[in-house]
Amino acid sequence: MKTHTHPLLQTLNAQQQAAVAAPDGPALVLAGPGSGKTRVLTHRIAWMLAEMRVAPWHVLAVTFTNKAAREMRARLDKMLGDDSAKSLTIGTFHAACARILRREAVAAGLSNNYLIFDTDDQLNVMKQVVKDLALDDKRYRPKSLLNAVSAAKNELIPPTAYPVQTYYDEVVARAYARYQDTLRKSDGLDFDDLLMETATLLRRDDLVRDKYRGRYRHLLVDEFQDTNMAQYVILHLLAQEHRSLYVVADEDQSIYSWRGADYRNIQRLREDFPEVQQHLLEENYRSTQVILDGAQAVIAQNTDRTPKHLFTRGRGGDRIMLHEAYDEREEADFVVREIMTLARSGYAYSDIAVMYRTNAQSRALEEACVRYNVPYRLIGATRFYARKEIKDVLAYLRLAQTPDDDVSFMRVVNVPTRGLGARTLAVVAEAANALEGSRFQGALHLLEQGTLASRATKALKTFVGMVTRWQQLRTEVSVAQLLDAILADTGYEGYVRDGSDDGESRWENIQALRAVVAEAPDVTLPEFLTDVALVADIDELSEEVRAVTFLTLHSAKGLEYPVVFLTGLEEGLLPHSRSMDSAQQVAEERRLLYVGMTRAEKRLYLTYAFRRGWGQYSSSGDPSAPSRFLSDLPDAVLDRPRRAKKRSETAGTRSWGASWRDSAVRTPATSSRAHTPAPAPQLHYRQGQRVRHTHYGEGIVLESQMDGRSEMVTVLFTNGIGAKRLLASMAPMEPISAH
DNA sequence: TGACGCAAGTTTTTT
DNA sequence: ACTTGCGTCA
Repeated sequence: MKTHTHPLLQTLNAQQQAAVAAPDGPALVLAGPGSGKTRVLTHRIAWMLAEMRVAPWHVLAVTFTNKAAREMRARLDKMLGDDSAKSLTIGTFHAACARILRREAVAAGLSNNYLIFDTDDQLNVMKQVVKDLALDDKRYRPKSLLNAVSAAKNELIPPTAYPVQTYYDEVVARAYARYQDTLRKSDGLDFDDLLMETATLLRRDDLVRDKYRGRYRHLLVDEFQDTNMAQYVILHLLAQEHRSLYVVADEDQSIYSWRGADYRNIQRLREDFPEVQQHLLEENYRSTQVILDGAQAVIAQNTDRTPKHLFTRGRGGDRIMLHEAYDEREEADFVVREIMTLARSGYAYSDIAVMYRTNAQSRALEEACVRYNVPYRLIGATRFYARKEIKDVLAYLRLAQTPDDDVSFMRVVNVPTRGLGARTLAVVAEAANALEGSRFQGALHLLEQGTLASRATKALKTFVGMVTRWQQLRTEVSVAQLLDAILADTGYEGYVRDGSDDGESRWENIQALRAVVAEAPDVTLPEFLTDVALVADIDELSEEVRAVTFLTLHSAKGLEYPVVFLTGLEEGLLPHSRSMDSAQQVAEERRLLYVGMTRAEKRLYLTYAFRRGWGQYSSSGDPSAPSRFLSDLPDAVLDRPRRAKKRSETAGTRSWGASWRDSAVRTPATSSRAHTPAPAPQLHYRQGQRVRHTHYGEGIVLESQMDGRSEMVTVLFTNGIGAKRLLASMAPMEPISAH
């Protein structure tokens, strides 16, 4: 039997084989967590090339992140052995659409050098719109207007068709129209536009549609449950003829409905492609039986899902550790101490991940890591391309390409300060409005007229002159050289490097950007700007770090770790208080927990705190109840070290919620003292004290304790250096505050 | 133009 | 509680 198995299928289980070797035509692969869906996807592509005689350039595979795309391409590269992987189109929806629009700019009614506006730019545009329309920015907050606009775009609703039921809708419709206008005047598209414009183009233009149907005859989609309406329409339009649409989905991992993802697309697919072949992947290769049982127990409570029978060969396993902490500090303490124990027993720090619902929760964990000297890395904190200095430099580059980009113009027209204050800029804006043109055009006009005050004229001339020069330069030199010219012209280096360490690190960031540019000497400016906009992070792939990973439940999707800690399992946090209004939202919160639990391979910890310092943004005292989801976990999979195992009442939130009050042993005071021993009198430094170090600058003492006969002090330096453990008697450091 | 003080907003995130 | 953004004042 086995001897007849095709080499490509040999390492796969029966369900995977069936999915990989499925006949041509629409296919829906419903894959549980850890069931090898990425493997199936890559093997399917290899299968199509080898067995179905599909040419690689007819294949389009879409993923949701660049990282996923990169990984898929790398795997295929290895698997195929030749360079046919190079001819495959693998990328995010947005990247694929950006390429199509660039190529079909004329048909789409766009410029082929359009800029992509990120969230930050969008907000700037919308703020301007609110001002232009003289709206009250309290009642109509730019952010919520943008949400409405984004939702409309996801549903392919143009401004003219925006449904108006209430007065608020009416305002949204006006803001939407104006926003779109403003955006296009700057030759910009936002992320949603990339999808919407592509969908409408394919829908409207038969020629273009046929062209891409012919080009991308075989479509594959990862994380299909996260597609939105616009994405579905694109797929539908492209796949209608050849009907080779292969999608992988897991309804139970749908956690992005708040940004337009619609898992009902699975149902739509079944309706639009009634001949669709369905495959299940139910064998889990990741987790132990216990972890899988726990996760299943949680997700089973959701209705409106296809029940799956997930199983694993890994029998048994350690029970899921449940820990009730007194507060967030003690929770973090528990987690980090446990991590140290695990590290001593042979786990690498990189085997361990700590997950939470909100980013704010990372703080206590970081502090604990610093206290115990445990290395960690934080995922998704500040993104490289969102940094001020990077956005500034990118704004110059954008102006070199598109001087009419008002957002970039306003961003850097007076950076570094060159005497162009609010007054002058108001005149420029006025001139632009009169011309019905951009700020840049307005500025040009003013300079021609010579009506400005001489000081303002001089400053404006300098700026306009620079931009004009760059505009010329960009056609002659590489992006790297252009960047150098910009930095020299603006004196940006002197502006950022103000002598502070913060300034140094900002300059380093610019150097990093410079390095990225220099690495690809053939990339043109429009290409570079597109890449930058579509890539979240410069060092997305700094993996293999010897550190514990901290990340939100959302960013954990698709990852796996031998050990996982899920923290803050409390009512109000998970489910989040902002998601408790509707059953649908609570169901999504439950899926979030499910995603988190199923990231774990060997050991899973669930923790919650009796009270959380910043409670409901208000007073620091309200006790929090354990998450309702915890009561769905059967006792058989749980290990509760701090609590008696017997529970007479039926399992439920209530009975656990009272535990701290029941025992009444630990008052807040005793508890916190237990973790911060009163400093012994001979210590030179105290927790919370501000200090100045001759090399590292200013910082704050996180901990100071006697280690043998010497005082070890842990200081968190404020200027990006991070935490250091220092020997008090040796360090060139002084207290600068008394307490 | 820069520093300071007050108010308001705090889920999740890719592209 | 805490950050962040905006407006005012010097």
